Amino acid sequence: YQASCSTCRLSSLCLPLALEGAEIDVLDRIVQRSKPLQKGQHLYRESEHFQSVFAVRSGTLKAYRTTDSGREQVTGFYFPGEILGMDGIGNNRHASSAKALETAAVCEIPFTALETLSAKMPHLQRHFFQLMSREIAEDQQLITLLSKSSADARVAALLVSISTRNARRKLSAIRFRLSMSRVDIGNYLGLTVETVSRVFSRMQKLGVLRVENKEIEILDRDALVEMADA
Amino acid sequence: YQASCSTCRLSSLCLPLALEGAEIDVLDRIVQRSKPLQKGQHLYRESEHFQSVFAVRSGTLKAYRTTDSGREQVTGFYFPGEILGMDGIGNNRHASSAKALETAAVCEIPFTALETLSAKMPHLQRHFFQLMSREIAEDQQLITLLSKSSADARVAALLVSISTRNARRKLSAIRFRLSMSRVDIGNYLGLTVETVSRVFSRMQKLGVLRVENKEIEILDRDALVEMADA
DNA sequence: TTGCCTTATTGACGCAGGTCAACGCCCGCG
DNA sequence: CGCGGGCGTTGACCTGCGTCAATAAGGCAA
Repeated sequence: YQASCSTCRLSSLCLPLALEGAEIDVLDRIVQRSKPLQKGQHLYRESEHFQSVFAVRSGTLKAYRTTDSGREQVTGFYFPGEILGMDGIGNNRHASSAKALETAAVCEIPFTALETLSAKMPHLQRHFFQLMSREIAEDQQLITLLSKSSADARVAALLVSISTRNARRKLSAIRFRLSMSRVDIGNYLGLTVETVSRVFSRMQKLGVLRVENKEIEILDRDALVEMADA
Repeated sequence: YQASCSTCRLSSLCLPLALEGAEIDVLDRIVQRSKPLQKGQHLYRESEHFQSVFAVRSGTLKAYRTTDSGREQVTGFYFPGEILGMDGIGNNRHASSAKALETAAVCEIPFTALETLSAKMPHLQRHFFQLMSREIAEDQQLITLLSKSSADARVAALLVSISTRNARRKLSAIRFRLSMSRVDIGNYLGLTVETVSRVFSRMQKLGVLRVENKEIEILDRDALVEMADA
């Protein structure tokens, strides 16, 4: 496993971002690095007792909730350096389930310890407030997308988002492998699998993308950004 | 205006919820009570410098963002006792605009002061984390709604939500006045005005609602809850 | 490798809700 | 108190995406 936050190459994206040397070591002491999750394995389940938030170390996870009528709704995808589980703080119960889309490693951050530390370390408190706020802002972005945009715009927006997040991690912004299935993509975007598939085909025909199964190559990022807005 | 948090009849819903006597007084000292907003007036605008979060004292506000293509998207309605503006913490800029739907009074809570206080008062820190977390969970609820539900389900869900929030404030859960226009409702729910209007008519015909302009009477709450899910 | 099962693609068709248009009704202003 | 302009309702028509169905293409097990 990863030995510590200070040697983690994701530290510039993750919780330690706002901290300096000595502070990182203190944070480090409360972080638990557990064994990797296998594809399909759950990190936590909706309505379970909430205890910790998690940072993704490697792999991808999806968060989803189940409606009263039993439908599943994917609420987000989480990549290395991103934090998930914050929706459980509100009433000490996870508001969603989290499942690994491929083999994934996470750091567990016990929340009460994080609270205690936050009270002592203003930078940490500030940073965690910011992380939560950004999650709100991103959800609002998704709400805007789901509310009116066309199927093309939704898919384009997701691809741009993944591309941007890859760039943050110094990975290619134009060539990547989708870790989620078409079903998950459709579910997340409020579309059927068939529509997602058709959009991919159409974009390929237009020369905006090259799609080969889960491998995506963005040929015209500007066009994609353009489509994402409309 | 309202003299203090400790005499405010909304204190059991609002920020002071988690605090006890002496602590409330400390909080009270940083809260600013400004003059009421007129209908249509902005509390803050998207991309303005973020400084404070706000608690609604009376009236209703809507939050909305403007897409790159200039479309407006309503992201939430805020009733007395509720907190808005938390989406601005993430990068010190408001991520949405807030506008009064009718004459409204708000309490301003300067965020840096709130942070300082939070570090000293664990209950306050905890409570604010919870408030933000709940906002995330609610946004996810809306995402789920927008992703797949029928027009009927969306409208039903909004009415149930308003009804529930009214009950929290000891107001009638079955009879109330909609402070927002049909346009705002449609925009929030990702529907056109026409569709919203048709849904109201249909529900009235079914005997679930009585609609008279902005006045709503819920005749069959169970049916409404049922519709909201499907 | 072979075979099976899950995932993805493509086509034909239908429908919920969007669009366009006409009209009625509040409500605020002079 | 009457008039005008937004707001809401209703109807007729249209369209983008969902649905259903058939086929292809991966990928994992043995």
